[in-house]
Amino acid sequence: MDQLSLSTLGQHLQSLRLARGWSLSQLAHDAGIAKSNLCRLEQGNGNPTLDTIWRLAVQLNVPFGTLVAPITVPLGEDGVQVRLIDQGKDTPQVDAYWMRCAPHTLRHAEPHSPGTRESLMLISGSLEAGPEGDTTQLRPGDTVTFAADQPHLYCTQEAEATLMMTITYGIKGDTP
Amino acid sequence: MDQLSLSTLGQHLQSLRLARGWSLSQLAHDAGIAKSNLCRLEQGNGNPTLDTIWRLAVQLNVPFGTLVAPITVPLGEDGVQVRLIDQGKDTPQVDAYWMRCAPHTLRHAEPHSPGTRESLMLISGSLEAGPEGDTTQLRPGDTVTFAADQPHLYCTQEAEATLMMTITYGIKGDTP
DNA sequence: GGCTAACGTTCTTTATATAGAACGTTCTAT
DNA sequence: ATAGAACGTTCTATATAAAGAACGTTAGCC
Repeated sequence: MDQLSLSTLGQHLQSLRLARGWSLSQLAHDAGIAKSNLCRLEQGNGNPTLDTIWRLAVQLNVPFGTLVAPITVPLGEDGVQVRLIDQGKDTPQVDAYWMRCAPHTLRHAEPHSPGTRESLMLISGSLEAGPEGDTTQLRPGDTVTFAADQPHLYCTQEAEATLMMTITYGIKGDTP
Repeated sequence: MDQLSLSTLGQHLQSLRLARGWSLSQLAHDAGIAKSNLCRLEQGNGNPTLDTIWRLAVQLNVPFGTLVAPITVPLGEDGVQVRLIDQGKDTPQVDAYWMRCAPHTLRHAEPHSPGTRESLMLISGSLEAGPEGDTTQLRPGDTVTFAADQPHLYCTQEAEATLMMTITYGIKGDTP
């Protein structure tokens, strides 16, 4: 998900419009944009303004990203996708992540600084995770917390896994 | 979701950038756009091009619509903000939320369907939460899981609280 | 045939989003 | 104290997105 493809936007726009049996002129009028503008967009040229995309999305009644989003979900090379949700401002420092592991993934993670702990909440799929040699099998809704200052791993089987994770960093000089 | 609000985009951009500890110049450079452009956007003026939004979304590593959609929904004006992060597709159904409670908030929640459970992970601040009469005091990094098919509450004192939450809905006919 | 209406396209003009330079400010270091 | 670097902001010039008019095409209809 690096490069923006203009043509896919055009294809999406056109297919959504035709699926509703609307003419180009009609949609342009209802959305409040010039039909020359919409024409250009459907042809794959053009770099619409947020306002334009918004009007079209509202008129077509599709969630915003649908017009642009590529069909396939991009994953990292190792089959793991991580997204930072939030960061705490207190001590201890807490980072909150959303994470997805592709099927048949085995990811080894290096130890974090002493005293660091991780907590997982499985949203969907199935996941085995924890310190090496002491892993836990998780099903949707399950949670687990373990010490992350030692080698640990995340492992999926047939199903992909989606989860939320918090990392609580150990305080310097506060190592048990 | 009718009117496009430019200022919310600016606020989202800025909060996402600050959450990562990045400077405006840095983000603009990494995203490949002029910092004057980003400055104007964060100020709430401006109607960015799809290309610009795309570059920012990629750099901030957030799904496309996140920058624009008013994902932060005030639940009443009781000082509680809730944001849907993800939804599971398995059984049991799991919803993942990000949540923020203002200082001096006492929120009573109605029971969910039988067998429903909630798990909380505190990111920052301090929070007391759980079934009424059996609450737990949480500090950053702490987690707690409790039955949510009974009245429960979330309560802050001097500090505001930021947390992640999963709700695991009870399966019909699977009530203990 | 000729007339009308709607379609999608391609012009021209205008508004404005973007890039880059210049600015004042706040640090740090010498 | 002075130089330097980085920050966020505000200029100016240019590229271009958007609007509206004009176009060729097709289809129906008297």
